Amino acid sequence: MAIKRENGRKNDPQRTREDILDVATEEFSTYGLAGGRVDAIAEKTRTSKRMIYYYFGSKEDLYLAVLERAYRKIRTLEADLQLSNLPPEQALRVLISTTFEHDQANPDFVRLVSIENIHHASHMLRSEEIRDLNVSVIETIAAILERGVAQGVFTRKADPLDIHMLISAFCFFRVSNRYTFGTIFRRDLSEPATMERHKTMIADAVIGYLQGKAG
Amino acid sequence: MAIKRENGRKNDPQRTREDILDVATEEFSTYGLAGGRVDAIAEKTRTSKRMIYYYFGSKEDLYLAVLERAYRKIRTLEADLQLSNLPPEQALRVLISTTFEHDQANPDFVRLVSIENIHHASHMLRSEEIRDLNVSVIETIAAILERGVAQGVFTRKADPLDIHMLISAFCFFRVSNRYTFGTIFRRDLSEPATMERHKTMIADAVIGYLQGKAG
DNA sequence: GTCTATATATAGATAGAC
DNA sequence: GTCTATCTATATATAGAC
Repeated sequence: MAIKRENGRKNDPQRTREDILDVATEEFSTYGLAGGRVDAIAEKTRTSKRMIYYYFGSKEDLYLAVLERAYRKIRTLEADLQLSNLPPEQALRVLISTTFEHDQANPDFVRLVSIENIHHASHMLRSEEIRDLNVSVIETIAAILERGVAQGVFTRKADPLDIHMLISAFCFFRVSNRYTFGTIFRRDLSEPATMERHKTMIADAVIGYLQGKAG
Repeated sequence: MAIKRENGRKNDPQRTREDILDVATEEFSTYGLAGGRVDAIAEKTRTSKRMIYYYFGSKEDLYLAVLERAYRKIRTLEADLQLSNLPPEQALRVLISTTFEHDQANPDFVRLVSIENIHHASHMLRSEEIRDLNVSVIETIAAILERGVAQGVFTRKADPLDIHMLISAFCFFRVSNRYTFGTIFRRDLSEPATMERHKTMIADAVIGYLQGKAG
């Protein structure tokens, strides 16, 4: 008895899901998990609150879906880099540049990770998908460091994970803490000149460290 | 008509306030501002919920009081350092060491700052006390860098605020992001050996940067 | 799959006695 | 200054028709 609509704009579950995730990403990223409101998400969606529970079951599961999608995006980004053909120092500079620009361009992602840390990464822990992630970056860095040491351009044998941390910390902090930092020091960290200076600084610091005397 | 108690454990407003702030610090630091519960704070306090509102007016104002007290603590710490008599490189290493150990020892503070960033630093903005803070660190770093350049041990003329950021970012990130980092890479960042390695690394990286070729 | 209306719980804030 | 009891708003989650 049900009449099926034949036009192109018929029910599109996949699109509805994506729409909800888009809105939820902004809501949670802005107000946090506890501070985010399902009602607010529903209002900004082209669908209803009922559908949110229909698709995602609960607020927490919706949040997890948001987090998973955010992480999925970076994996694709990093996998696309072709660094093995470049000289070690240049390869590292490209990788640092990419991380820097990614965090700068994706404050939502940075905020979601901050929020997840407030919650002791308990949701991430439930997600196999996220846990398996990011490991490839370490392998990429490890390969670059090995080549660099072999060629003699890097004199220090460093732990790839430590180097990843040194890079991530700076790129992430600039975005995650820009509000308190900006308030205390009255400086806008997103100004082009400041950004360029910072990007060069972290690259120089990392390269400089690897070219220092071996510990 | 009221009978005044004469024993030592009579009403002690100052102590009650501090008690509330202690408990509230842990609650907000653990669950965030939106996630923290006034009821939960009241239960863990030796006083009642009514008193929390009597002293602090609202949940948000209590949170601000917590934040202000947390920031007040560091100021004292940094002011106590006597760095002007040390050689520039050593002075910087002491400062970095101090920052590193402070963040490591005060995860509550780190979490409160993260939370405040989630809220766009809006509470901090209302507090003159906090806004005037931390500026002394920049002066300290500026003096060290000037001496270093004058003596020729630092070849690069760097912005003191940039250097502060390079140091803070690493020390802060290690603590703020330890849960997501630990989950993804299965490493405990608080192990003594790891801590020592990281502390040396960030110092070497900063010093190395300052001794690099001038931009 | 989608809607409106509603149940149910909970949390921030307050009343008012002592 | 301190207590117990309570008001009121709001938020997550669900019912049930279509």
